Amino acid sequence: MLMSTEMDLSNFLPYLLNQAADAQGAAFSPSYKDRYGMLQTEWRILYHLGQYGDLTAKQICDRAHIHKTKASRGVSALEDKRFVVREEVAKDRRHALLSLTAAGRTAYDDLSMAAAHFDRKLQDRLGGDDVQTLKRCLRALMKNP
Amino acid sequence: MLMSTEMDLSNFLPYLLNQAADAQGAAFSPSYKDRYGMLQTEWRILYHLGQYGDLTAKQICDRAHIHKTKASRGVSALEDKRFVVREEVAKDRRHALLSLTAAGRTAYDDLSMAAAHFDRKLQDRLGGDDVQTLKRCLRALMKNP
DNA sequence: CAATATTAGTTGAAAATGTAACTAACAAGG
DNA sequence: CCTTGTTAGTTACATTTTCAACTAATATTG
Repeated sequence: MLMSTEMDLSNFLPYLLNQAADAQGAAFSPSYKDRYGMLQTEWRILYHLGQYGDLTAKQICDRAHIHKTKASRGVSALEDKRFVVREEVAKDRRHALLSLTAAGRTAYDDLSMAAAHFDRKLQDRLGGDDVQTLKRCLRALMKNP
Repeated sequence: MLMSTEMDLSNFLPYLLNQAADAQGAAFSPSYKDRYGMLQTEWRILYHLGQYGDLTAKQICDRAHIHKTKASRGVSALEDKRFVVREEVAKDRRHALLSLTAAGRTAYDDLSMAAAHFDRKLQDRLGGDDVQTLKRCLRALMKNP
């Protein structure tokens, strides 16, 4: 039945990537969802601010590959939660520099710790060598040809 | 700035998986989207029917890890496109066996070929050994602990 | 410096997804 | 049989995402 030109879907990389990403994403999401009511985009924005310091929405979009509308709504949600404040840049008033509040910093510390812990468990499960290779491949696949 | 308990997001596996899956998914999606107006779920259902023969919606859900509401809507969409027909099973009228029409088969042949081609290019890009390891890891990560 | 183009970010409507409640068919225990 | 439970699948509704159009600020160009 299987012709040579066909392929097993369970071997199709986009499919495997998607399934693995879904499974692991679902496994981690309770950390930010249950405890802080955040969506993935919000967690990602929080993370970028916590790790790289104050950024504009545009910078976050570029770094995290988040679309500007998603980012805009994510930032608003984080403001509503009092995790982020925005400050206009005098030099160019189109931008607004985003920074974490004390509460935002606390949430960031907590979640980045949880993330590190989650990642460590995964490393243990897969083994160090494989994880090295895996991450190298994933990084290559992130940037499309 | 970076404390030992923190971690670089660009090293966080769920993040890497997500980005890689998004990038590769976006790279392949035009194949089914532009030419057949299908969504990812529809393509996945079509694929399962083409590859494994007639199945019920439930069987597809289980194999492809698609939620039943998503599958229900995907099947309806494929029926509207005249790619799939459903036939009641006399023995148990809760199930309906789904099968491809001739047009559905044609689309399947076309797309599975495109998928094979896409995958081959990725393999070339990453190298055979890495792809072996990558797929093994992804399969392990699909099934959550 | 006026006209036009870009850029950052927002907003509204449409599409898609997720959740929960529902129907219809079958199964099992009494 | 007849309640109760389970299963396959659908539908309604809320949430989220996407797309396109928009505003406001700056940059560019003639």
